[in-house]
Amino acid sequence: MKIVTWNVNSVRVRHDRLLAFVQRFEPDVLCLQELKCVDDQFPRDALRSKGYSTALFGQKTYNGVAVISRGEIQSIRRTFEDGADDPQSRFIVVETLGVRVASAYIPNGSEVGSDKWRYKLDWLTRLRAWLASNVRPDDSFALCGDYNIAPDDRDVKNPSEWADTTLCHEDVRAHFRALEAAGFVDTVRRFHPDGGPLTWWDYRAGGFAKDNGLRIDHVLATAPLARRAVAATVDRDERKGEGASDHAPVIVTFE
DNA sequence: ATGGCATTGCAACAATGA
Repeated sequence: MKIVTWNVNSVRVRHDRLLAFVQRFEPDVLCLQELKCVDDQFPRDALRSKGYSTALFGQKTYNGVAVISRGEIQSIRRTFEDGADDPQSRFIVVETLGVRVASAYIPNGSEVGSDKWRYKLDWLTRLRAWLASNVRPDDSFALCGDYNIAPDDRDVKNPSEWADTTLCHEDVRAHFRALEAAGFVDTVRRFHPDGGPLTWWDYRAGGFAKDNGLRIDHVLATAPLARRAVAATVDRDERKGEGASDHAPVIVTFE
C-alpha cells in the first residue's frame, strides 16, 4: 500500500500534473494540501473515473486539504472540533483501506513573533490535543502533510540560511519531537537516517536548481502501521519543469 | 541588505506563502 502526501499549491493550476501523477504512481491513498479552491472546483469526477474516492475540505483562495483513495472512504472528519474559532481549512481525517489517514496543512508562521507565528504554535498544540484524544497507540494511523517544520538540520540543505526561521525554530522542532515522543514514527527518516530527502524548494533564486531545499512534508505513523513501512521516497521529478508545485510528493510504501 | 517567484481575487497589485 502506497500512502502519498503532496502540497500541490493550487489544485486547479496543477490539474493535469495531479492526474498524471496519479496515473504514474497509482497511490492507494493520496493526501493533498493547499488546494486553494472550494469543493466544487476540485476534479472529483476525473479522479473518480480513475477509480478514486475523494474527501474534501476546501476553502476559497487559501489552504484546503483532501484525501483521495482507491478504496471507499468512511468517517470523514474536518477540523479538530475543539470549539476554536478557526476559519482555515487545514485538517481532514478519514478511514479507508483499513487505516485512518489525516491530511494536515500546518501553518507556515510567516515571521517568528508575528500573529501568524502564534497561530502556528497554537495550531500545533491543538493538533497534539486532537491526537491525544482521538488516536490510540495500537491504531493504524498516519498523519500526513505539509508540516512546515524541518525536524533538524539534517533536513536542511543550507542550515545557516534557515536558522531560527519559522521552519527551523526550536519551538516548532520541539512540537515535532513531542509527536515522536507520543509514538508517531517519522517513516521517511527511518529510510534516510543521514538526512533528507528534501521536499520543498523556493520558487525564487533558483532554489530547486541549487537544491536549496528542506524536508518539511512528512508521513508520521503509529507503531502498528510504521512497522509495515518498507520504503520511502520523494518524487523529485514532479518538482521539475514548467508548472510544478514548489513541493514534491512524499511516497511511503507499506506491506 | 533585500529580492527572487507563484497563486488568487479583484480590478489595485495586495495578501500569502516558506
